[in-house]
Amino acid sequence: MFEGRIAELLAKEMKGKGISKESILKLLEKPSRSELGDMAFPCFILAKKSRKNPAEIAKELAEKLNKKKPEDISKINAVKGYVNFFFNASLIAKGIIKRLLDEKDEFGSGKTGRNKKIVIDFSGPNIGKPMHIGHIRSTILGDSLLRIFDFQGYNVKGINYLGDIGLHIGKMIVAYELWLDKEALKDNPVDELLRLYIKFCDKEKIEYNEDFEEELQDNEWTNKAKEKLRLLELGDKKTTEIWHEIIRVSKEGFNEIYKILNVSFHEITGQSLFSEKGKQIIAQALKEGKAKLESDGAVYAEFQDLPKKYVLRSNGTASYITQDIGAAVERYRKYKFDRMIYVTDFRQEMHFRQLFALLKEWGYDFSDKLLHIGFGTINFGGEIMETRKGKIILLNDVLEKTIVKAKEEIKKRKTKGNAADIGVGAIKYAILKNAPAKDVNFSWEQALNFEGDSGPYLQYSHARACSILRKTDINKVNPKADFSVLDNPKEQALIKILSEFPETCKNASEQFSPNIIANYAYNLSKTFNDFYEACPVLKAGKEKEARLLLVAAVRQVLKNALNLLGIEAIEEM
RNA sequence: GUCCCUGUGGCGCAACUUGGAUAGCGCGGCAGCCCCCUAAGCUGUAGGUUGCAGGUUCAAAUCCUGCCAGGGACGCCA
Repeated sequence: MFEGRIAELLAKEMKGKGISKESILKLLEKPSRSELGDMAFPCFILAKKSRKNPAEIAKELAEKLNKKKPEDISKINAVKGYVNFFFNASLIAKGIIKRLLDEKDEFGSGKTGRNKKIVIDFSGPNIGKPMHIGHIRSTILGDSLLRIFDFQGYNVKGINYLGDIGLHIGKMIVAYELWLDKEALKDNPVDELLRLYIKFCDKEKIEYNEDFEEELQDNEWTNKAKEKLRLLELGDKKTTEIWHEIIRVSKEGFNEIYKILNVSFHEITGQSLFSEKGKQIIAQALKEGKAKLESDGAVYAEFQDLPKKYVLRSNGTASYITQDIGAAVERYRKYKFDRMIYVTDFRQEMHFRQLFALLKEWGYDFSDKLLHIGFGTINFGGEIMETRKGKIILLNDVLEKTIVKAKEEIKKRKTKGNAADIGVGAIKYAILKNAPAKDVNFSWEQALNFEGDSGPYLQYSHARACSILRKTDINKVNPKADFSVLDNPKEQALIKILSEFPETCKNASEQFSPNIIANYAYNLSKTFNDFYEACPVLKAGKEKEARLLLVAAVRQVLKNALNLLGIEAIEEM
């Protein structure tokens, strides 16, 4: 809002010098340090045009502008070729506080998504296998994106697309029939399924892999699994029953984790549901000559600049992409979305590029609305050995360990607070603060450190704001308090960062980057901690009312930001 | 080989979309602060030729080209 007015001021002043308001707007920037001002106009480009020293130009401009500055700009000065503008912080504070009191939980929200629908496909664990640390990124990232788009006014639909079919299911069924311990399944279903799975892998003499299956040729055990899978596709009654049982037990395990993580979906479906639809679409494409037939009966698609992709096996069974084709078409029919985002590991990028290209070539124009957000790997360094199952880090173990640590911290500090909220907050923040494309280096030391740049630090800041507000009756404070008494740099910094929240939310949605919100929340917390360290609130004199309102504003904005990250805003800890 | 991603103090990150002033922050190290709204906090200090080399520009961590390093994809696996 200020940019436009400042650009206008400058444009008026420099009339006839061949520089438009629009180009000024583009040049305006935020100074690198807040002491320099709130907005800056670099004069270097003018220096070139008029062949004058930029410092001189800036000085002249500042002098002239100072004479006609409006009341919401408190100071204009020139430094090293920049014209720096200082906003009237008390007016900004007044505006922000008013908006905050009006909008509350809605403060920071936007309207860019009005009348638009967005579908987000995330989490997607494999039936029969436990969720491991790698799944958490899709789950947490997808959930946060959902919240961020919701905040921008989009109609959002979260879909959990379960891996309920494939070779791993065949393996699971074989193991289930041979070695199931019914008691163990009752007591600890997730562990029992994992035990069965690992036992099967031992027989096959391959290593357990949480994401995909090695298809061994002529391996006795692999063949047994393939046979089960075939029986399942034929609709064999007993096999189907076991399959359903495995799905039921697995889902229960997932639901426990989703409950702890506070993540929910609008739709939960299995891949198996879309095999038939996918096959129909492929048959149609074949008929139209858009898909090609291999001599052995396999079907594939070819592209200009991508490797060819098999979409149907020679034995006629569906593969991963067959189901993805079916699912995409079905979802578009069902939701008529403006955008659909797949949140998966970046290693699937080629798969999605092929999927999107293929749909487009086959005449499904909605493929332009599809987007793959690929995120980096979570690395464990040398810490893999610490878990009880060897090479896998189970999500359950991570959550458990972090929550235990949170309990210890609470005990040590003799404070209150929900250990689960703190532990989960720590994990979520540790993952979300990284830009999606980056790998995350997981270390227990860092995950369990609740100090500094961490989830609990944000929660603590929120709790401190709540604590101050608890000791007074904020409703009795006049919202039109005199903000001009807030002249401390720490106060001004706080006002400024509060005012940046709406823009930050919009940015995060445009860039599909929850880490932008995470960074903002951290900076806000840091600024707030600096502030209350330097400025007493309850014991303040004439500043008390204005400071209390600032604290209330921090509480609200931090709460809203944490909500976008899916992190609980704790009131006392 | 082709394509994709990443490279910023010992470690973990930010700033790159939209080029701008002295490259911010956390952990760890060292030195401090609980008479005082919660010490999960705060202050000070040491630590950097932003992987390398060119180019564009008044100005490059940011844009372009090439190279180097790490990771990944290129299955009738998912």
